[in-house]
Amino acid sequence: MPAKKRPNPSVAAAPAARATMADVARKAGVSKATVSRFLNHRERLLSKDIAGRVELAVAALGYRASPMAQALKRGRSRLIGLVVADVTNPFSVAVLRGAEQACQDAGYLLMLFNLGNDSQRETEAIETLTAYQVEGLILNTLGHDAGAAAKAVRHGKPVVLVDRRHHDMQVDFVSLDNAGAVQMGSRHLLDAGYRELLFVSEPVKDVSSREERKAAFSSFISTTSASVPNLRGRTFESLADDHEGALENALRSLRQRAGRRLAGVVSSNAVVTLRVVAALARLGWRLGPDIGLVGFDDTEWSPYIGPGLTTIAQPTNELGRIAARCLIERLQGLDLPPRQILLSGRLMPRGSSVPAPPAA
Amino acid sequence: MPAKKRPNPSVAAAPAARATMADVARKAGVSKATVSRFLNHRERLLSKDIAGRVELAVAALGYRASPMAQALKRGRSRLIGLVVADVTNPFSVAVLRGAEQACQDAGYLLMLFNLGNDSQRETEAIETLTAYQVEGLILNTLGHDAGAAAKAVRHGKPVVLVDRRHHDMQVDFVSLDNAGAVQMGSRHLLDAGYRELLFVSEPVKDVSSREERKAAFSSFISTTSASVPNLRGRTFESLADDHEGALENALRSLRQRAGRRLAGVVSSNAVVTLRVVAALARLGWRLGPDIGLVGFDDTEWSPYIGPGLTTIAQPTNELGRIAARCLIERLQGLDLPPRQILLSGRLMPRGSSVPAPPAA
DNA sequence: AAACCGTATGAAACCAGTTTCAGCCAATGT
DNA sequence: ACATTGGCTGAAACTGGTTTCATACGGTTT
Repeated sequence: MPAKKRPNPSVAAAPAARATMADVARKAGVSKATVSRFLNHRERLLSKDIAGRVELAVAALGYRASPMAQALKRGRSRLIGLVVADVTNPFSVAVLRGAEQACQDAGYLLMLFNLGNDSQRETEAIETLTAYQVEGLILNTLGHDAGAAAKAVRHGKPVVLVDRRHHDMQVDFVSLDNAGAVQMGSRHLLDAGYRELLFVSEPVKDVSSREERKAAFSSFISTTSASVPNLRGRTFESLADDHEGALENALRSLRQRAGRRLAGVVSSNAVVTLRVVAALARLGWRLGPDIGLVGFDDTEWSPYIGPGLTTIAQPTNELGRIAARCLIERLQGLDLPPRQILLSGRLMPRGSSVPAPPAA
Repeated sequence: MPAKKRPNPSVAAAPAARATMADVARKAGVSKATVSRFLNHRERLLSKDIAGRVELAVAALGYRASPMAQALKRGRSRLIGLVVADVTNPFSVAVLRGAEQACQDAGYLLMLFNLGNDSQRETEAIETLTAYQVEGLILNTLGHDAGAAAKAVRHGKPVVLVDRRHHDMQVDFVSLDNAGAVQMGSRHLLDAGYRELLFVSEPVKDVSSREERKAAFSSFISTTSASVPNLRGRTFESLADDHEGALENALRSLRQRAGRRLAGVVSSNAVVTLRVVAALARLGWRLGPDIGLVGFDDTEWSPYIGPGLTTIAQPTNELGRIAARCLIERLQGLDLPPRQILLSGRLMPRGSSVPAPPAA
């Protein structure tokens, strides 16, 4: 006797497989087509009688359609790929949250790929994700190689870039208004009395947001020093493994240059801010009086470092949400030229940009 | 003339669809079966000649197999589901990183589902993930309802629990040695001279790790107060939206109870630690001299809050890695009774547990 | 009563792979 | 010389859905 397809359930210590559409059809005494119609077009095409039978069978078996099979046939997977440069960066996490929210609301599921700051894996990430038939991609990547992304676009997959743009890719782009934010932060230091400024960033090369921020800083200095003659500014790139104490040296020479003027630092993201804070701790300098600091990214811990860190808060959740929305609009057929959506940052003034301790 | 299946590529402004296995087969002049064999068993079954032709065709078309179709037929998707209570919690992110690493190495892809601390969605998460044919689940969830997870287990899907256990589920469990860690932290405060202790946690109900930590704290107090008569301890549950300043009140009465003894706080995770720090800032109390603090989770910012936060570092990456490894072992057929893997925490002593500022 | 029409349903093809099974052919054994 | 063996290969079935196409049926219309 040939083995039955489904072993006797009473004997089945083996895992009971999920119910399939054929099971439902059999149980309801109808065809698969009918079950499919019931599920997709609701009962508009079916007679009350049959619809009822199918509904019952579905409920009895706890049937849920396999998204895999659906994706295969329909070509649509209800999946959106999110490539993140580094989950360790609070910015990325916040974007993730926002995007997740929006996707959820629209019935999509996010598939996350984290690069761990390894730009080599960008191509791999995009290809893997597209292989899984994601319908679109949200990218917050290092941008070393636009090739894979460009291919995805050519294959008709919508792509949205967050925070980091590829100049040669014409797709939606969502980001902080970096120029404005840098300007705001620098201006704030200036107004607080700091005159010798240093912009500290991770290596700028190939990362558009870093480039933009650095450029905006330089531009701010050259523009403003016309009216504020003793204003000076330089930039510094900080590496993750700073064995040499390069950052500390940079800070030392910053104060040296400052002389009797006040020295201040603009740091380009939370990771760098923490490095600066660590260096200052090693130097034994006080935030605010000894050196001013304004950092990108307002984290939950910012208020409690030293006298409180003055930060430029990015609307991170919004960025993620908007990115996802843009993507979903495209998926729903919106045909517009690529958009650039820039959101403003918000200055959170705290003690690290106050030169004189308030008189007791 | 009937429309061809693939429109003339020179005319195709439409997105060129990804190459399919049939395309490769046609191009190589072989059957799909042969292509499949080439890809899966490498060329062990094929003649040099044919293998070469297929290889060429694959390369020429840039062919990559569709994981969806593979999953459908094989029942294996190379996908592992990770359900995380809250991506905002640095602990979760660290676990995510560790798990990701291990999965990557083993050729699996992580599918992330974030609950955003909403336990209602736990069932939804698990069902969605299993619908996508994930081969196994790593759960770090609120544990309100073990039903969905139990169902997954019955369906033969391996499950690994991280940090939070379901007592009625017999599966692998990976976690910090909570009892030991609490003991270590409390003992440290005691040794530093603190005598009136307060354990601050998020609501304990239904979250095993919180329950364990709280219980361990109470147990430490009652055990140790035998030999240290003036040792006292209480516990407090802190809510996310503490309009009433309940936490501040708890801290005030803590110091009141302490009288001339030193008061210290053990906080049960990074989120709570930050709340305590915030409350202390509002109260204007200094960490260390005015009140001791030992917190779970060693974050990058811990050293820079006030005099530095003394923390209990969890081997978070390890936890994630090990969880993933356990799961993968099960997927590869390992048949062992459920394991419990407890990793030790490490105390990172810093200023927040030093009562007297070091004499200058 | 025959022709007509629209709706409800099922059979079968299809998505992109894997796997079984059978066939072919060359090499070997007797 | 002929049966046997074994390695390669392709046709076809199968995974779990969706969709097209054909058909049966009930009710009008002429």
